[in-house]
Amino acid sequence: MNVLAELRSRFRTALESLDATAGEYADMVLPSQDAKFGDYQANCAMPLGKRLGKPPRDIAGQLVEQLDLTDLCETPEIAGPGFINLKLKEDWLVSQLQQTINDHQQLGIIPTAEPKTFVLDYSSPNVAKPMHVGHIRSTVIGDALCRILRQLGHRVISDNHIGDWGTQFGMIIYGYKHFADEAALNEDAVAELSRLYKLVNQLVEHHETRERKIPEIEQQVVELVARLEQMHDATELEVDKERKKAAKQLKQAEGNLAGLRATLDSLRNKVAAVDNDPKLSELAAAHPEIGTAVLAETAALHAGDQTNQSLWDRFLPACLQSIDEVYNRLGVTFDHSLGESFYQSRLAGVVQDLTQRGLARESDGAICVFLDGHKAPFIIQKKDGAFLYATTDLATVQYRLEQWQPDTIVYVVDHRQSLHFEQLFATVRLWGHEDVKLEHVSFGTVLGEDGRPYKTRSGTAVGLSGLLDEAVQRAHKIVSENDDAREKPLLSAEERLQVAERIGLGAIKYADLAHNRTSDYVFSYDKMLAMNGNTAAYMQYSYARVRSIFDRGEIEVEALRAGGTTISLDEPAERALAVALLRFSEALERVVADYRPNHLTTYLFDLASAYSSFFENCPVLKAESDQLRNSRLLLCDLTARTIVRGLNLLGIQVVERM
RNA sequence: GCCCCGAUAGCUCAGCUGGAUAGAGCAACGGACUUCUAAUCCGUAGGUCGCAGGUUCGAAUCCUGCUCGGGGUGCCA
Repeated sequence: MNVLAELRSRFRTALESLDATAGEYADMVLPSQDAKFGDYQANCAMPLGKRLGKPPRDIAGQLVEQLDLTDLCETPEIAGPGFINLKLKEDWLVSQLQQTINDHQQLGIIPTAEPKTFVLDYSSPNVAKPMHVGHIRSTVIGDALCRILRQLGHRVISDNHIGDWGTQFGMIIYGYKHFADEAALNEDAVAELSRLYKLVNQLVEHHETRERKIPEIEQQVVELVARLEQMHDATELEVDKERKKAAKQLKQAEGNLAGLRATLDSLRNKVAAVDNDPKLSELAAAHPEIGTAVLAETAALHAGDQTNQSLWDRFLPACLQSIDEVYNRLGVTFDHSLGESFYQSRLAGVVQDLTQRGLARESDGAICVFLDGHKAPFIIQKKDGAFLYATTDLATVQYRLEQWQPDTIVYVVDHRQSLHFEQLFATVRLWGHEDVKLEHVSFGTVLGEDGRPYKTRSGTAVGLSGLLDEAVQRAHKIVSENDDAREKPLLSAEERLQVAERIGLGAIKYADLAHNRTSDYVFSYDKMLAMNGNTAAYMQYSYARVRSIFDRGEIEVEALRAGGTTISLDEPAERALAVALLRFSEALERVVADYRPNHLTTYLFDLASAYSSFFENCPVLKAESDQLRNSRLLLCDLTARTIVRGLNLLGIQVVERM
């Protein structure tokens, strides 16, 4: 049962009987901020009173008279300026829980009244380079959204838009042609390809930095220094305001200058690192045009060059397999993995169609879509004829519309690409696709404990598998130490390994999901593996503690569920737990409303807290009577099942003992 | 320059379309283990919600300006 939805629906009826257009205020029924105000509160009397020109408390009174809540709630109370406080009836709570006990499929979750079709685009790694920390958020958030939408009864098509056709592959091809070690390639193709990619990328960067970036910044420094000279003169200004402004600009310019010089230093160090390495500097000298050569290899691939195509055919399976290994470990699956290459044949048609419709035109040799409110155009074909990810994304939208007729396409991609998606969406609209909803579900950067993007000491991105290994290893240490500290250890060596895997992976996923996706978050093993606070480990521990009661008491769960015991909620901790259990649906709806899985983690944490309180205050196996014992066991059972279901919807597994 | 996002307790973060005295966890302090997993629980302390105005019955939340930080910004993805 979605309690909130039910209450809103009852309020809607009452509101409309007061004023035909007042139904919208039903959304102002909310969970109470403070338990002392009851379980839910309605704040609609204030704005409605204002609109009708009547005292809000009178409106509240009329509303309460109109409301039909007798089955659900105690008599509503009017407080303050016109808040209506609602407290759920105990017998209603009991009846709802009672229904949930044998509802294995839905566990009380109400399927949506209006199922929609979603295409979910997430993860989207590049085949050439190993997955790194940056991919984790898209993968984990996307997977959770996929599971939750499905649980609510929506049709979801998950599609991994793999980057298998871009410049990175040109790098691999170039690397293969010039630097390949055939023996290594046969031994471990992915490792060798990754080495080639890194090498070529480094050389390209090297030339790019030396020949373009550094001179550019040097030029900027010169200009800025010149401007600073003039600004010093400006401090003689008479007028206070202007002098203040000039001082501020001076300060900013000085800051900019320092920043530029720091950038310059780091770039020069990078160049020097290659120059000082005899092997690398030799390679760099031998491949002065590597940047354009790589683009040429990419262009040749796109143009159907036989050699490059066959290299692509040869290398791709191994790349995909290594990606799949990560997904298998994470338990993430996709309905489709239609990479960029899949859309190759449609790209020319997309450009042609947009051009013919007069939506795109040539500018400086490139084909561009110019959009209102955007200074920069959306470039769909480069002057050298190559297509871009803008083109592929347009073709992808077209294909998805044809193939699946979705109501919504969701892109789980980091926030740095928001401009791209703004332009993409605007272009899709111009193209005539008005009906489909397009959502960029963006998320922030994963930071290190120093507050800067999470990188290795050498400055490269942290590899994803290493990250998972580290978390699992730390989890194993914690699990072992804890178990060893017991009088009689619970876990076999094998069990410890399995538990560590689930706790470690769960920690990473949960930490990611528990943060509001739009903000950056600081990656910390210690925090994510903590037993206190809003972590996977705490949730898993809560679950294991519930299960231990069933073990200890040798309880047959099926018999218990079929036993027909009436749940009683006399203790405040029991009642609080019951209310928490019934809010599961509500939490899932909130997740879906704005694609924020952290609403579910918050819910689960609140549920686990309510359970802890209950566990502390209400003896279960030693309850005063069999009736009470069974009632509490049922509450335990429902808690355990809700935690499992909730964690599973986040892609996290539980353990029976830890 | 322009555009987007952010700033909440010492630290890491919540805060649902404006609601009652702004909440967690960590760290600090004080309690609770002959007890169903103490990897826990309970309590205390800690905040001019970046700054200044405005909108209104009511603002962390909406509007304007400012400060600071991050990101993006014509042929990478």
